[in-house]
Amino acid sequence: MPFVNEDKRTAYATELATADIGRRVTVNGWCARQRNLGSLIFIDLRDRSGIIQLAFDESTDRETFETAANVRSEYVLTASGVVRSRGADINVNRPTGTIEIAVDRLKILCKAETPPFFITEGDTDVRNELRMRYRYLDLRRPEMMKNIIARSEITKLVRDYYHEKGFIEIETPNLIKPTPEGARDYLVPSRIFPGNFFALPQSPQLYKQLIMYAGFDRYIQIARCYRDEDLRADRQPEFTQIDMEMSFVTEDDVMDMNEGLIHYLYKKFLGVTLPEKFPRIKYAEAMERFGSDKPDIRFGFELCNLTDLLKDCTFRVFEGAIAAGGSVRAINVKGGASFTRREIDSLGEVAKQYGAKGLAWRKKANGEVTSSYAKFLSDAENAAIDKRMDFSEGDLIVIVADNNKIVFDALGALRRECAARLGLLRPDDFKFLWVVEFPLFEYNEEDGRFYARHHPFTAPMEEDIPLIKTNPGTVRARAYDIVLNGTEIGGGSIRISTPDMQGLMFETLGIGEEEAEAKFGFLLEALKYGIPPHGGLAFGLDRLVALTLGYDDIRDVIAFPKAQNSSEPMSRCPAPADPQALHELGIAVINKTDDNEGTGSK
RNA sequence: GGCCCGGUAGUUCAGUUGGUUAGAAUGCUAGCCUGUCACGCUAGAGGUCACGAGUUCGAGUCUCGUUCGGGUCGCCA
Repeated sequence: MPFVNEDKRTAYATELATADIGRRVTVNGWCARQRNLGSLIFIDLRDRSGIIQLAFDESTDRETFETAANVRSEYVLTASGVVRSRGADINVNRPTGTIEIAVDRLKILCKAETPPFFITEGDTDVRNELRMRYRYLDLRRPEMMKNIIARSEITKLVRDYYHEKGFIEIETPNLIKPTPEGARDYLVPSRIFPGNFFALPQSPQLYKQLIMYAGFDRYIQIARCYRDEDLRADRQPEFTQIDMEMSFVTEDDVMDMNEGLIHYLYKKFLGVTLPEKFPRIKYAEAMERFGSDKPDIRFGFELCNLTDLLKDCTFRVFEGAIAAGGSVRAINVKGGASFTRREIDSLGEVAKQYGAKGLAWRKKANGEVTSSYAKFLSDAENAAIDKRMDFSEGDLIVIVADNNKIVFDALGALRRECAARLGLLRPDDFKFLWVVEFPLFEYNEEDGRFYARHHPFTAPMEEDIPLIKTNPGTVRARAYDIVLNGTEIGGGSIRISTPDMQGLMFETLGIGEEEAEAKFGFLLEALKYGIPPHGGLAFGLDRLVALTLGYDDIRDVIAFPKAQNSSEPMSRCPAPADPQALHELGIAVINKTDDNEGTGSK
């Protein structure tokens, strides 16, 4: 049926209220449910705002009633009528539960097949595969619609904030030079230069620095970024950054500015007033206390070093770790004594995922102490551990002994796992913090060289500059991450702003002059022409929105996300390219077999 | 690339030690029903047990492979 002027909506469903009783309105939307009582029909009409009940009475309007009788789930409707009270028959579960529209004009604008899953008002239990395959139906669910609309609102607030602060929004290119280090690039072949490729940006990093070189002083962009790496619940190959950069600043200025953004967002969007200052802790302290550079500080269970107490220990597991230069550390899981033997064993499995060979434990439940390790230690050693760990009723001590990386990784993960099992991870408890003074370099055992931990344009801390030549592993960076409830939601740094320092950086990373010239020549050249001190930060918008709304899967706030193998199950891509197109690009596909035709043909 | 979990009506699931015709709820279709709101009642239709091979007298169930989805380690400067 054609859509004509008098079919047009005069109100969204949930805009209607008791104040509108007696008013004639037109609504547009989908049939969420139809209830046929014989000579009365009720239809729940859903639009992006929510649901309003349409009422039809056979005795007063037979023709309209018969149209309503033919309506099925997900039919697209336009309905006109007068808003009236439901009297005593109200639905307390709905904002519009006291009113309904007595419809005298109903048009089926479009019929629909029965959808593969029901468009639920609340949580869905439909498996992911189907939701992704029919994402446009999944997005009809009020929950998803709410999330996507919330994302839009948050994005607008972000823009408002930075614009108020004098930031200039600048778009940077999406077809850029492939980057030599870091994550895998998505490549785009060039037709004009066969055999040559653009890369899709992993971030606008170099361009925003050049924007500072140019003198724009304050830049912001909501930037789409791409990384060809395996995805996770909090990681998509295609994601969005709130990217910002400032000139004539120190790291405190950048952190203050962005802390201000978070305050502004939480106030305006959630009505939540966050603590005035987020804690700022050093990387080394974060590792020491939480075993993680992105600690979740909603709960305790801090790490405790027991190495000094066990110097003369003869328990082979502890002894071996200490002798090899590692450490023995523990957490005290308050309330963890309630875990069963089986549950503690499964904690051991968690530890193993992070390279630990297992874990040692000791618990006190109902006055009874049980332990996996006590018999291997002296009474004095056991007593010393109990004292340092403040071991008391209801506690579970978990110990991991190994090299420091494994100990930190395993205990950091166990800390969070135990908190999750004890129900301590409340999604509406927002604990932000900054982690600062990251190491500038990271040594890679495999190829025996240093890599930039953040990126090779990060400035070292002034007092550590002399160490770059003597002991690079100890140099700290002017870098900072912002962490929310155990997830890194943003990070940035003060950048290098002289050619000499940039040269030293490349040298330390084992990038020769020739190589540096080939890869970053334009940047090195630009650095000669008057560069302001500058730095910035990028937030993961998807993560920020997800966590703010109480989700830990960013797919819940992305309209059309990728599946775990980076494919897109709805449109079925990636897909094989047209042979003619490949020919024009000068590309030959090798090892192509019948069962390797992308996701499209399966 | 490694490890783990899963795939049974449209959907969500159950399915015993390997045993005859694979069930439930919901959805769908039809009939009845004047105040429902997860309407109710009655009846009906609906299955390549993901795919392939193997073991077996016999496989939804056991084995192997493949595939799809999810988690995770590696990876993500």
